[in-house]
Amino acid sequence: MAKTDTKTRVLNTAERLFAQKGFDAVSLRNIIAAAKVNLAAVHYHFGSKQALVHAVIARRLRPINGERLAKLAEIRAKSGRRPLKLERVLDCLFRPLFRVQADPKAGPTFARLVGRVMGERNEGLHKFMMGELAEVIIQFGAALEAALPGLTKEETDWRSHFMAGAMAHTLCNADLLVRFTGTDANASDYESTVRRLIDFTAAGFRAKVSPPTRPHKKK
Amino acid sequence: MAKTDTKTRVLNTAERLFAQKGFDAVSLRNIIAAAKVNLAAVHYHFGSKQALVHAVIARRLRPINGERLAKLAEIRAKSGRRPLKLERVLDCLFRPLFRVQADPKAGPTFARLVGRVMGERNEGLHKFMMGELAEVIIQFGAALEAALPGLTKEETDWRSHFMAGAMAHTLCNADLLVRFTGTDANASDYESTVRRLIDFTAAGFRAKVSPPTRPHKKK
DNA sequence: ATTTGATTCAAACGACTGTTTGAAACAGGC
DNA sequence: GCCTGTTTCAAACAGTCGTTTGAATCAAAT
Repeated sequence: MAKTDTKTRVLNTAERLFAQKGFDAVSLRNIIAAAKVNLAAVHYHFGSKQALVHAVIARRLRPINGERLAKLAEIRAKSGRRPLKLERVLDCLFRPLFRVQADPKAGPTFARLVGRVMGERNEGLHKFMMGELAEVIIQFGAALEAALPGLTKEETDWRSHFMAGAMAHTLCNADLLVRFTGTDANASDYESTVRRLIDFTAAGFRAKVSPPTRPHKKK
Repeated sequence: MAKTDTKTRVLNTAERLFAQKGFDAVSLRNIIAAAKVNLAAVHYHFGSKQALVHAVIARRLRPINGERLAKLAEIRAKSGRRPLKLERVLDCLFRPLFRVQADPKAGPTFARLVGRVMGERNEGLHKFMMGELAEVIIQFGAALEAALPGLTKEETDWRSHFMAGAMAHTLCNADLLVRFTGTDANASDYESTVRRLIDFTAAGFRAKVSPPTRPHKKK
């Protein structure tokens, strides 16, 4: 088989370096040197650095989001008239993403990249991500509300946000988790990560809402 | 009173710009232009850009961490032989940080900056942050374990990590929360944020641990 | 072999970057 | 006023940056 084509080499290398060091810290020259291609190839194939960033993200995220939505549609079809089970909804959201982490080719680099993107405030990228995630937000938002009928939309949205943070942080720091938590490598497969994250976030979603004026120790 | 001294002006401006755009995307010339100081002043007062970054973070984070540890020591003293209450521990951790958000001077910029730092993978910065957070991690780690006697250290550590993610994401995106969650501005004070975050994370910490091999729908 | 479009190339443009340097200005003590 | 240390200044260094350009090379069809 022929060696990887130029475009793919740029994408793979950019993905790795962006994940390692961040979008702004990695220049096109860093990428082309590592990918052994010509600088102008980036502009030929992608048009700009910004467009390269979007392409790097989209090529992985689209299939993941597609799978998320398909899984959600599936559990919806199977549940019929019964309410959706929260853990199932969360599983549909987390699993496709964390499974990428287990892929030896993409592995830790893409997961970390997604985690990083979620904290990014670059306007162009933010707008792009909102576009990519629009349908997921709508569908999973509705599914979470359906799975949590006793919770107001406002509380559901806040807790969705906390959940997103927990998920992003986990993606971003997958390699640190082993060291930090003292977890041994065998136990650290993505299945157990998904399970743990579901345990934590499902409980969080179901938490009793505290009254607004919370008494606290006054110093 | 005399106008703000050069050093402080640099710190304030850097804080604001770093929070807005990130560390790598903001150059020293961006900072000095906005602060109306001379480029060499940065090197005179701080030595390097990296050192400026550290200084920006440390000047706010140190007092916050100091307050966290003091609050923790206080609730420890008050609880005597009784076990620490989880919500109290979490309050000690979150409140000092989220209260900065309510400060009209520092306000959203520092909170966002801390949120951003927590996802940062720059080696120098990461090492610096580990140093700044070492005592907090040790003390709160122990406190959480004491507050959750039925949970293994491994699970506590995983859940601590999820909690950190939820906290960071909330800090990083405070301004988006209003828009995203549909929360009206009045309800969006830091007290309610802290309360909500405690509700969610406390429940997550207390969640029942699922058995390792979780049956799931196989496609 | 020629034509055509696709792809890659090296050089260049116009900017920007963090760091350094020696001089000038400032501020306080004597 | 002089001395000393502190602080600010403008210029410069040696790079680096994303984008552009016209030419060369490649590849496929005729």
